[in-house]
Amino acid sequence: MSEQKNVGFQDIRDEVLNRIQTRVWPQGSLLPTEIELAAEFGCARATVNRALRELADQGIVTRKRKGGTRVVTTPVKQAKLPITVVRKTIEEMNAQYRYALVSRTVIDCPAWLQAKLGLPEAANIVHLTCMHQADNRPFQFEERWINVDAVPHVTNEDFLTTGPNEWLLAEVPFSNAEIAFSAVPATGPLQEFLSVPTGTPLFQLERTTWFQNKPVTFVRMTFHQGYQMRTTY
Amino acid sequence: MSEQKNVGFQDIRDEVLNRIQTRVWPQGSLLPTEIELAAEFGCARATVNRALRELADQGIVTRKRKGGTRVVTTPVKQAKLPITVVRKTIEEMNAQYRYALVSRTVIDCPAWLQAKLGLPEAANIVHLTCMHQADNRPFQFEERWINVDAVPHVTNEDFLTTGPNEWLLAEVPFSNAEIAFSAVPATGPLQEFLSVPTGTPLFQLERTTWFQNKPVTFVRMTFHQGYQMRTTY
DNA sequence: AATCATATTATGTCCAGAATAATAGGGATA
DNA sequence: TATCCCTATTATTCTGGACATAATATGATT
Repeated sequence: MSEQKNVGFQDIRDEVLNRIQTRVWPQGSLLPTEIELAAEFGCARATVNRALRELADQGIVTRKRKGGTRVVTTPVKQAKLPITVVRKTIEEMNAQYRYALVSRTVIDCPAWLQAKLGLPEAANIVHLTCMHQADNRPFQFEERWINVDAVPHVTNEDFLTTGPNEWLLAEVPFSNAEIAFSAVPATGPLQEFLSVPTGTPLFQLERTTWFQNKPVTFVRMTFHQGYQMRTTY
Repeated sequence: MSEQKNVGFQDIRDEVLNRIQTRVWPQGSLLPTEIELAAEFGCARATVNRALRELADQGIVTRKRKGGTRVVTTPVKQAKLPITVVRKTIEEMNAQYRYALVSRTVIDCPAWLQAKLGLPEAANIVHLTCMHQADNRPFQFEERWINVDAVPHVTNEDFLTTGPNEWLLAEVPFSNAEIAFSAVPATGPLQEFLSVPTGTPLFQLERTTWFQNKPVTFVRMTFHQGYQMRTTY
């Protein structure tokens, strides 16, 4: 009987990956051509192509026309960390989320921010500070600057019940961003709002966001003492 | 004359993305079917499929059989941060890289590490501490534990000239990992090797690595004062 | 020896057709 | 009303073919 099981592109992808991991095809070596692999697996070349393209997307192999498909020598792993709103982070911990607006002012864009956003001239900025609490304990202190020019009706929003985080995500859903992580000492409002002694090491995330090459917002999020940001690859 | 330019899948992807960004197809709405889109763009359905699949991979839309293709309501951005060896990080800054082994011992696996790696029983561990310098200034202090069972000939390696980072990458190139970022105070060897006062906030990266479900290594990398890890999305 | 044109080759992209799998929605049934 | 089942719809995947494109190798010319 022995039914010939049809191979899918996933089977091919997995088998090729396996051969790479077990050094059948060692690092830096050239794989057989798509035609040869298609013959071996008994499928169309397009199927092999699909499989190899996925491996190329993952950075396992590199492909060049005429050059063939090659196992990369030093794979560059990419840790993917999902950027989500604080509320969800807290809710996923099964903790009670609470948001509070601390201050809201409209200001002229300070010089340092103008440089950071790449703004050619002075602009109106909505400046916000807010607190996010988990089970009534400080979780994250957020300081945010929003470019009024990019999101005009931000001036109508009071941010009393919804954080700027979520508001902007709904308003400007598809944007680009630059992110920087660092460790900073607790000073001024940080130590106050996060209830820690002066100088306590705190995890901080700064993010500048653009939409269609127009600067939208800069945010500085500082987390409670001992916070760990986790991910896998 | 007006030559009809052939549309590629990239054109379709870009056009669809554009319509989503400009709210022609607002968040949560249902896109036309592949057949309809193929008719509109004058191409085969496979081409539309390729385009939509890419958008789905990017998390812009979700696709379900029968359910159709839908614009996601709250796009979950994924910041991709390339994990590379310290040497390359430093060399990309056009700084001189210098590596030094601080200590190397073979120990029985301590209980906390056994738990972290999920090891069922006691095991041999190679414990290393090393320093990475950029232009003769402290850059990163690395403390590493390697599971001898997973990489037996680690016992033959003295790590005098090559860091365990690079050695392992060549040895176990395709692995999975869990990563945690945090801010810690400088204490003990940290303040000493990184030349900072006690309690200075330092950026720290912890990583546990598996290969084929076998724990390989745990590493704690602590960076110099003021270090920022950067990425985009 | 150096340069240029040409042929070769492997991947990239596309097409039209078909079979498959999941599921939403409607209708029949309890 | 609630539950189950059928069916139409839609995305998913594969096929086998075709042409396009980029990089390399080869050969001819200078």
